[in-house]
Order: sequence, then structure tokens, then C-alpha cells
Amino acid sequence: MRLSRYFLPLLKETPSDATIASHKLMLRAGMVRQNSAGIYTWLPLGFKVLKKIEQIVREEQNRAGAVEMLMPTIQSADLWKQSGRYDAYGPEMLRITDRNDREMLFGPTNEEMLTDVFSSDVRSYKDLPKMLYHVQWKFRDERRPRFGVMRGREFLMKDCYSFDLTPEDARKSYHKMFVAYLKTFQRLGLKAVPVKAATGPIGGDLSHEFHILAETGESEIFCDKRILELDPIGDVDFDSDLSEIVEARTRLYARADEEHEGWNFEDLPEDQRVSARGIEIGHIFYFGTKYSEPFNAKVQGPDGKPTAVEMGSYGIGVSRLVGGIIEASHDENGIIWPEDVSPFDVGIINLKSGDEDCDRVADELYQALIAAGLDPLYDDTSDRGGVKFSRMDLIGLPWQIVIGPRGLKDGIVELKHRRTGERENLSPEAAVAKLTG
RNA sequence: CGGGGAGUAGCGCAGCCUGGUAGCGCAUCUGUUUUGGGAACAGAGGGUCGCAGGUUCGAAUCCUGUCUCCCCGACCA
Repeated sequence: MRLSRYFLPLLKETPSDATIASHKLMLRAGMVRQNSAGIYTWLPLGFKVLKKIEQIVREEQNRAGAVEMLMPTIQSADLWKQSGRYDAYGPEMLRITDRNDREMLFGPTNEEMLTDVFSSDVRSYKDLPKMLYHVQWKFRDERRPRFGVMRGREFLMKDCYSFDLTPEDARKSYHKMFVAYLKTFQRLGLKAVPVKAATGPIGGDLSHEFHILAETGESEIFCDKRILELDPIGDVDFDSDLSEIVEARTRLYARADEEHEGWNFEDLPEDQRVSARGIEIGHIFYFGTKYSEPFNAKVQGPDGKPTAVEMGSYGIGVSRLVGGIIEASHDENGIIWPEDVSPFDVGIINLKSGDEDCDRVADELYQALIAAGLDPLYDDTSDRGGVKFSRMDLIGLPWQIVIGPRGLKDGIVELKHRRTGERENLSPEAAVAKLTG
């Protein structure tokens, strides 16, 4: 993409509304604009990142055996009356009436709807297990939206639902999602800590929140330091027994503030205790027959008896992750994107647009990178060098190629790594080779 | 929802106390000179001061109401 054709409205000054780094940077870098409290327009740059995150989430869900679908944003109140949550949900639920005075709502989640869909078509235990998910906009009328997209009212969420015949099978589904989450966050360049979460009336050990540690996190996290030092997980056969991987991550102490057990935590040697702020980016839990009973989601078991299916649900805050990643990865100059979610792979800075040599080399590099399958952002504007440098730093592409008359005299361009700041002088060909190699 | 704060040019703000022709910086546009880390000079455009009432000869300024946004807390992906 040529910058001169793109839509990238940057702000030099930070709007006074923003208080945390990710919110400020997303506004300044032209990723989002606020429309009203907790509701944002995703500008091209932000939208691109959002889509990349969504795609990684999707790929890992598919790999774990979940099947994608899409449910509506607007739901009928009837469904929610059936589960009893229409009254229970309170003012967080945005209620709407249509032209015929039918009660509708903008869905804050989809347990009811999916259970309904599922129950009307599945009859036999032979159809189980199933894991179904979608990535869809949700709305929760938060009392106090804040922190930009991290706590919006409208937000993009991946929610997956599992259906099993027995609690033991449900545990297997839970483990699949647990591992899928680890892999997802790993690919997003994040170190996510699974912390034991409240399980409510159902009990058991099958509820975890995934947090990333960042100063601006909304909850207090206490965990064993060793949990942060575990090796990343490699290829996984999702049909195998995953309990070992899960246990390696759950036997070490990790709790959020409300579940924190001080006495347990303090058993750890002092240098192994980590207490930090955490941003919740995912939540998985098993809830048994809470919805399958009221929706009569029953299958006929091997014994011929109708059995309510065992369910679990698994959420990832896709739009929140955009902010979360920035919280975990930025410096005083701007955003630093992990390579897999960066809106572009590399930025090309032409320091002297209009200069014959600079234009030619920049154009050739741009074409060569595209031909090599990369997605470059080419700053072909007539702005001054300093503007281009700081702009490229702000939007945080992992690599920058700087082309200027000074280097070109010796046939070299400069390759800069955004995260480390390391610069290397290379021929244009070598720069392309390094980025594609 | 409780407590606090703010709405004045695209963004950041001053002016309000003590009523009298709406300002500053950045950004934008034009021109000239510049060009390897947010250039300089000269000129220009841009506002029914959130909205509605009221007081007054006169309201950004005082009064009443209302809407919106932000911050701190209690709740949530």
C-alpha cells in the first residue's frame, strides 16, 4: 500500500479523553475513532489488525476441531426469558423493540441462541461431541466504558460452545479449548496466564480466565513465577490426551484478586511470587446442563434415555486484544506490533520523494516485497524525513527500510528493527532477502 | 449506580471569578526557501462558545433545566 493512497489520519496531540497507553496510541495512530462512549469506528489500520487477530483466533479454533458459524447480533427476548436471564441480566443488556413492539435485544452473548439452534437439530449421542463458534459483535451496556477498545460497550468476541454427552467428555472439550487458547495467545505474541476462576454454582475446577500482565490491567493477579517461564507449546494432536499440557499450566498457583488465597500464595518462596495487574483476554468455563435443561437440549444416549447435554463456553475478546497487545508492546515512540498481527509487514521510507534514484529504488523495493508475498506500507509522501520516521515508529510496523540519497550513493539502504532499534546497512536486494528469508 | 470534573476551530487549551466586537499553539490551504529524526518565513481559511430557556440595553461569561463526554469506586470478554 502506498501511504499517499491510504487513509491514515494521525494525531500529533493526544486527545484528552484517553488515559492509558493503548487508547492514546490507537487514537494517535489512526486506528480507531470514538463515536460515543465505548463505541468505536475502526479505521483502516485498526481494522486490519482486528482482522489479523480474528484470523489467528479462527485458525486455532479450527485446529482444535471447532466449527465456525455466524449468529445474529439481534436476538429475540423470548430466548432469554426461557433461560431466565432476560430479567437476570439487568440494564447491561440493550433492549430494543421492533416496529411490531416485539421485544428484541442486542446480544451480549449467545448461549441461549446456540443451545436453541443445537437442540432443534441434534437428537443422538452419536452426533457428539460438537464444538461450534462464531466471531461476532456483542453489546453490553457497561456502566462505565473506559480504556478505549479494552472496555467498550460494543466489542468483537469469539465465543465457542461445546456439547458433550458426559462430564468426562466435557472435560476433554475443555482441555482442547484450553490448549487452543494457549496456542492462540502464543501466536499473538502474548504471554497469557491461565488463572483459576470462580465456577459459580456448578463448582469444579473447570473455569479459567486468561490474563496478560500489563500495568493497566483491571484485575490483580497473583501467580507462581514459573508459570511465566514455561516453554511455548509446539504442535499438538487435539485428539490425544491433553490433560498433561493443561495440568502443567494449572498446578502452579495463579489467581485473580477475588479468588486469591493468600496463605497458598505465601507458601511460595518470595522470589517466585509474582503479583501484577492482568488484562483478561479470554475466559473458558464448563457449565454442565445450565442451558441444555431449560432449552431441552437432550440427546438420546446409548441406553436409549434422553440426556441433557453437557456444555461449556469459551470466549476470547478479539477487539479487546488489539488494546491488550499494545499495552503489552509499546514504547515512548509508539506501538510495537508482534509480527503476526502487524497491519503491514514492513514500512518503506523514501526520504526524498521526487528524487529520481530514491523513487526508483523505493519503487523497486516495494514491488519486490510484494512479489515475495509481503505486505509493505510505502511512505511515498513528500513529507520531511523526521515526519516519516516518527510516523513509522508510531504505527509500529516491525521493520522499516529507509531509502535516502546518502545511502544510495554507496548502493545501500537501511533496515531498521522497530523493537530493538537495530539498524543495518544493506543492498536493496539483501534487505529483501533478509525480510523474506 | 455513588462521588468528582469537563464541553469554546480538526486536536490541545486560555478567556468565565469581575457581562461589552472570541483568542493562543498545533494541524489545514497558498507562496518562497528548505529536506537523514515531528523545518522557517509570509499570507489565508475555519466558531451559531454542547443544547434549551431565563436575567440584562448587551451573555462564552450570571441563573435554571437538559444532553454528552471523561476520571475515581463497586461489576464485566
